[in-house]
Amino acid sequence: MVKELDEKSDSLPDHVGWRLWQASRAWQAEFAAAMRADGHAWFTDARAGLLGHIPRGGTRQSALIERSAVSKQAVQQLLDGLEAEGVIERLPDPRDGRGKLVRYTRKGLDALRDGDRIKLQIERGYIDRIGERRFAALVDALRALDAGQGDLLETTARIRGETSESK
Amino acid sequence: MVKELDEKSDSLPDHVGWRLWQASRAWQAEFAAAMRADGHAWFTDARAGLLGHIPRGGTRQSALIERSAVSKQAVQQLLDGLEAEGVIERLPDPRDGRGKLVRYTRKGLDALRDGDRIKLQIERGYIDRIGERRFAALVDALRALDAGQGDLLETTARIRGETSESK
DNA sequence: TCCGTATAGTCAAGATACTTGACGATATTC
DNA sequence: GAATATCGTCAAGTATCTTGACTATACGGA
Repeated sequence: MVKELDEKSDSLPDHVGWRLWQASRAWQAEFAAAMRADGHAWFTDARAGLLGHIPRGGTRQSALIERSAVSKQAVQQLLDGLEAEGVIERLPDPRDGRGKLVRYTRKGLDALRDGDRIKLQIERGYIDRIGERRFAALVDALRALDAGQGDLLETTARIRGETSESK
Repeated sequence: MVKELDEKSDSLPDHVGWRLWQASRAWQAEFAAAMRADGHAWFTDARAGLLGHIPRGGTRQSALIERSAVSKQAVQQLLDGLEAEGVIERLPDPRDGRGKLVRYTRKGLDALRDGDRIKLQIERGYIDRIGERRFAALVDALRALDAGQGDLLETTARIRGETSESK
């Protein structure tokens, strides 16, 4: 139980990226645990990442592909899983024979509702921990950061190599 | 190119967790791209997550396992990869015949140095985007959040189910 | 109207990053 | 010394992503 070397003092990271990563992981772990405790056993981080891009009113699968920062095949596989779990369903798009509409099932909407509640609970916990002022500053800074950036999509699209140079 | 439905207006997420996640992903994507551009082709997010827990002076593999929020087998596999890449090396622990010491090779230390530089560049970019004041508030809030929490490890350890109830 | 091309989605195969389970070797404790 | 715990490894399986190849539908002219 005795720490023989005080490695804590030896340059473990403390920069924005690391902090953001830790904070993000902590939030996700807390949220996912609460969701599963609420009976949504199908909930995973990867699925959450995708669901975040599906508005309550539904969307086209192709729109989803544009927004999320992964390949269309990845989106498809995640949707396959969510569909199998009964969280979302896919319908043919009446306006485009090629397209599919993705929308929530009752089960999915229930999960969203629970998610909203949990989200607020976590926020309350954060405010308790760091104070309302700091919390507001945090959100403000994150929003500014997001707005100031061409956002993740461009970056990843660029990295991935412009599927179609629609110049 | 015409947006037929204005889905933007339909409840896409805007809460701390989502913002943190997006910000974290953006940071990592930027960092990883810069690292690879600098010749560290072996660099991946998962490896970065582990390296962040290895102090420059090295550490015991078991200490690494305690700190990182994944299973010991995952840590091992990541170390296997890093060792194969020549980034770290493992030596027997002279003080405990069971243990192994993990430390950086020259190549690893070079990568850390480059990483530090890139990290500062990214920070500079952030400050340009949102201003020094907001940036300071961001870091301050993240630090407070981290300090206020029993941190990620307890949570994940609890979730995973207490390998050994060392009561 | 028909043809070329772009777009939406699917199928298949493989890589990476994890997981749990089982195990051998060394320490520790009594 | 013997029971027990810890450290690391080996093996096998799962989730999440990737690239490549393909089908079906839509669209924009000649």
